[in-house]
Amino acid sequence: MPTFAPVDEQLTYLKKGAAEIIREADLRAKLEKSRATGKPLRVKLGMDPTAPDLHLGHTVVLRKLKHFQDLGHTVIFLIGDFTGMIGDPTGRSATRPPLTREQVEQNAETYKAQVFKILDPQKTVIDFNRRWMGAFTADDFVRLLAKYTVSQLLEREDFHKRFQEEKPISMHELLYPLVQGYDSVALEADVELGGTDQKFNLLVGRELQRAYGQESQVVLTTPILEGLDGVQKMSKSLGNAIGIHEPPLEMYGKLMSISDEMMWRYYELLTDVQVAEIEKMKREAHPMQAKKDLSRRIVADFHGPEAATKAGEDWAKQFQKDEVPENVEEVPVKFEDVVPVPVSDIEWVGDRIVLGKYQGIRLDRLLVKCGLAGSGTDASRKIKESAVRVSYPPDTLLELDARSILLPVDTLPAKLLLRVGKRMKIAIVHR
RNA sequence: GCACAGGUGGGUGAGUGGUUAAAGCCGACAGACUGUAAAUCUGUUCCUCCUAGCGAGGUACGGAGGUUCGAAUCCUCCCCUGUGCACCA
Repeated sequence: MPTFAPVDEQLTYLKKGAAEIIREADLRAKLEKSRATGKPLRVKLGMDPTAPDLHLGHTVVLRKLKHFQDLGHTVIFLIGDFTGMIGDPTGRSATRPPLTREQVEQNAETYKAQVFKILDPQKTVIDFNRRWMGAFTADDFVRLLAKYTVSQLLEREDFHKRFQEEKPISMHELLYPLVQGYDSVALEADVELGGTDQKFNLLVGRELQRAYGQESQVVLTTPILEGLDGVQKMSKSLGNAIGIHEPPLEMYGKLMSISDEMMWRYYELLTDVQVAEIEKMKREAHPMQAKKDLSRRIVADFHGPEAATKAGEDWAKQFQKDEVPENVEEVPVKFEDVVPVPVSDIEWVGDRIVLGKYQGIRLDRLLVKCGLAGSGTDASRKIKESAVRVSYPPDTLLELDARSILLPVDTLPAKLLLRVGKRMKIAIVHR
């Protein structure tokens, strides 16, 4: 029979970084019961399989799940392959295309790989809600729907707001909370985790469990992490996210770009640094140093300590000293994609190019090929703004005429370091 | 089904026949300044082409047609959203 830590100890651990616990007394009771009987709690976290690319925002709640796991409870990671068809109402409510079975399976695999960066694979139960929802009959559905009322659903702020503003609400969106709630019934969850934005859905689980004659689950919400802009929630579609798969330097750089204010929130939600210690740093540490420390810690979580240290060094080079870090992404570019004249018009003497009056290659096209500009027009605009610098690595800075489009390159392959602001890429122009 | 109100660039939101790629704001990008940032100031913000110019073309205001020398702006049809009615039958 497994032994659990004293209830108070568990509670303290679990409360750290939680936004809200509904209700704390219930959680205490459940913990006490589990300790007395030696039965671990069943803790559920559901995730939509539509966006399998996890970012740091997702890790906040995963870390909390991990805490339960650390305490010896049963952790169920539920992949909402059925609910994924619905798409959680977001207010923007772009209807999501239904996923195919292959996509779901593929996403599930991606999920596992990412989630296990935080959770212990040995101790984690993975489940899919299609397991029971797929077997649902129309009768079952009617029975489920009968257990909830329209006005109950409209209590949800998002629905309520849209209803008030006379914006569309599709029927299937109303189903989402019910299905998610039913998952808790099917899994007999003791606790369900989620972001604060999930509060309503999580509470529906409580109601439905009661309606199906079960004890209501405890709901524990975690704060929603703001993204790089410090205002809106971190989300890939808003472009303010840090993905957990991003390369170390990129991750580090993005973390460094958050505001000082946000930094403390990240400390709180993304590291295991104790609250007291954070307070101390706020008072004593130089914000710059504190932020570097934060970035290093987080990068280390996903890439290991060495990579993190390296990223720190590279970052300092690139952003503080305006130097070039060691591993800049290199992009091979075909010469013929960036010449100003038809390839057939070019004369070659070995690897040297004889271009006649067309000396060089097109910088605007090069920028597009390297992903430093969105379009040709965009690229030439950037050049005109003199936001672009070009050099032959490692150190020769090529002085560009403010509006020069042509780069004098006469030997291939040519390695060119391109910079637009702080972003840089190395283009390797080859035949 | 009928009636009414709406559908504008990444987001808001002006514009109601003609100096217009479409005000303002936000966002985004770049420059200056800094401790990376934030704040502030400045510039940019549809695409293509080149001779790179305050150049030339092409697309764009839900969709398709039409009226007009000229339409985001007027007309017709269609699509989408919301609201009201559809009670006694």
